Amino acid sequence: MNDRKHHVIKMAHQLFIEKGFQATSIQDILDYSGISKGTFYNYFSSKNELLMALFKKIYKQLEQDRNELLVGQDHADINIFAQQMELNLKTNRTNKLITLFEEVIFSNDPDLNQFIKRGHLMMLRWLYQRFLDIFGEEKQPYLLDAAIMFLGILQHQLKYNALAHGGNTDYRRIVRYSVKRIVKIVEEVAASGEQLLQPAIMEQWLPDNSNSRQALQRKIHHATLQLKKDSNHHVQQAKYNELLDFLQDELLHTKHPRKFLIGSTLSALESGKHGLNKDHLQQLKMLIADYYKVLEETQEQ
Amino acid sequence: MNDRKHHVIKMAHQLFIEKGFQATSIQDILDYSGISKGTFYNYFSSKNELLMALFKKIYKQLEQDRNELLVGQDHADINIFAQQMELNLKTNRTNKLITLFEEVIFSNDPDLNQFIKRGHLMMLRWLYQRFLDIFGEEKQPYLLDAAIMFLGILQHQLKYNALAHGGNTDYRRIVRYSVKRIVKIVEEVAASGEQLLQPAIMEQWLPDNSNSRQALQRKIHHATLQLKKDSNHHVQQAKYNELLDFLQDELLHTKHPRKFLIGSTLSALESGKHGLNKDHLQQLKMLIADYYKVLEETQEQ
DNA sequence: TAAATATTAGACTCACAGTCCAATTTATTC
DNA sequence: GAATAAATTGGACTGTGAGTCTAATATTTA
Repeated sequence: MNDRKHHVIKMAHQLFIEKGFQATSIQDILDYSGISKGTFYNYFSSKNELLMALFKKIYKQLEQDRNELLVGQDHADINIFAQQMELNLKTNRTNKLITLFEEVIFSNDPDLNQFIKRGHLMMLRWLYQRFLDIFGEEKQPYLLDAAIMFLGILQHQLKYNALAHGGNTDYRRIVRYSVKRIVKIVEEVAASGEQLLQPAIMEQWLPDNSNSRQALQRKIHHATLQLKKDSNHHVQQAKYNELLDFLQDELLHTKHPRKFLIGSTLSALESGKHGLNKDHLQQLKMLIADYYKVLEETQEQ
Repeated sequence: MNDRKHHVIKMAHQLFIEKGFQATSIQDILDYSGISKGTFYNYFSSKNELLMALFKKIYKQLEQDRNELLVGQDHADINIFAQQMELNLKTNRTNKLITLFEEVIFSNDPDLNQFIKRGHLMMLRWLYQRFLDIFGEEKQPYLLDAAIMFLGILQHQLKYNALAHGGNTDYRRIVRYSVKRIVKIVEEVAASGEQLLQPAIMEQWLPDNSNSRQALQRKIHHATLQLKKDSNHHVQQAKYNELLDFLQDELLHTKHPRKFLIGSTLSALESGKHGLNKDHLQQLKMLIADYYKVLEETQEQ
């Protein structure tokens, strides 16, 4: 995507924040970003498409920031999760995302509707997977329901708290409150055994695309965890852990992971007699190769 | 409101259900309902205003049906509440209300926005008051939060269950599920003492208008309850209860309560030596007078 | 430098909301 | 039942904004 196009998106975003999406005409965008109508329609086939490009851009950033919070942290730590949610809300606020979303929550444009639905589902899946990290596999059957309820509680509380407190809503407080509730709900619902939706349905909603960037990141994370376990009580455990941490950090939280560093780290892990489990290490290497492939494909666009 | 106007609303509603609100042009409505543009703008100042009239009509009906479910029932019975919620959802479905709402959840028309916001708040207040009936005064500080969370859980579960099951979503099941959750949540949140919003804030949101029809209905209900308590162990308790039940039914659940019946019932209650508490009876009579005033005002429109 | 490509400005079409008004129909009053 | 008042009609007219198209101009690439 070229610079000019980016610039248009940026300017349009400013206008959307100022006067709302619907109230901003294409002419406004042309004037404000200094391009001609012809160029605009060369970039985007409609205002809706511009909006989608904007959403994509913001969410890409959000996903990255959100993952950074997980670096070297315990994925099961619910406080990290709470921080991620807060980040989410902050992004929403600074970008006026909620309002923008609401303005187009139902439009006549099937593409846009599809896009938004997909966005919601991706959020839901992310929540579900984080809940798996946090509550563990044994709660799995209840975690899609829980993700749905969590979203409902959080969003409704946000809405009415914003109504009560205006711009200075205490996000932190609302997130903590909602998290506490959902913890109890998961407990309770697991005890009662009631379920509304089976998590498996998500694969129908979002065809898994098991080689997606996200999926690979998860797999790499788990492979690393496995290797760390393998090295337990090993004489060089500390060294291995350090190497593995570095590997993960460089891979998952850098825009352009440096291949040579990854390569040398991997050889370091392979060296040493009585080293790590060969199969597991091999698996990790293959995942990393796949990950590179995906990265390159994404970069091309 | 004249018949013709009603007819237009009805035809427009059909069009909205078929092709959606936004996709229906005013010209469509004119053609379909066989009136001229001039007349349309004589009735409504815009398509939005027509929509508001439609919402009002539907909700008036809903409120009535909803109240009928309470006739002679224990207000604290949570099953009645569940039935009311189911009714709510059924109305939503047959009228495609949810979709209609979503289409205009954020518009450029401040009037419409205001109207919708008010609708949401009225729903919330109703829920809160029902929760007061059900969970009792001692849980009061947590019941606004609970109403918000209940709405969030229910609406989100509905949304994703509809996605999973299409048109044949089992409303009953989802309502029961959500009700069970909220019961536990209220328990838990009361135990922990955590509160986000104080119920008092609702008076800022919806200036109370303490003589509104709804408010009076509640007061009458409570006054009747009080009188029933007074007559406890009284020799004629059964007769008094019957009279009071009749009074309430005729007053609150009939379109045009028959004054002479109310009058004679009241005298019957007043007669009998060692009768009911005079003050409480007097209070009820005044409430009934107020109620009549409001009814007449409403009728005029 | 020539050819390919991107960009421009603005005229044009189309659809729809909303205004206005003179002519006609329908309802009300005496 | 005639006179008056009120409601309704139909269509012309204005305005706005989306989206198309094109000939002219500028920029990039080979």
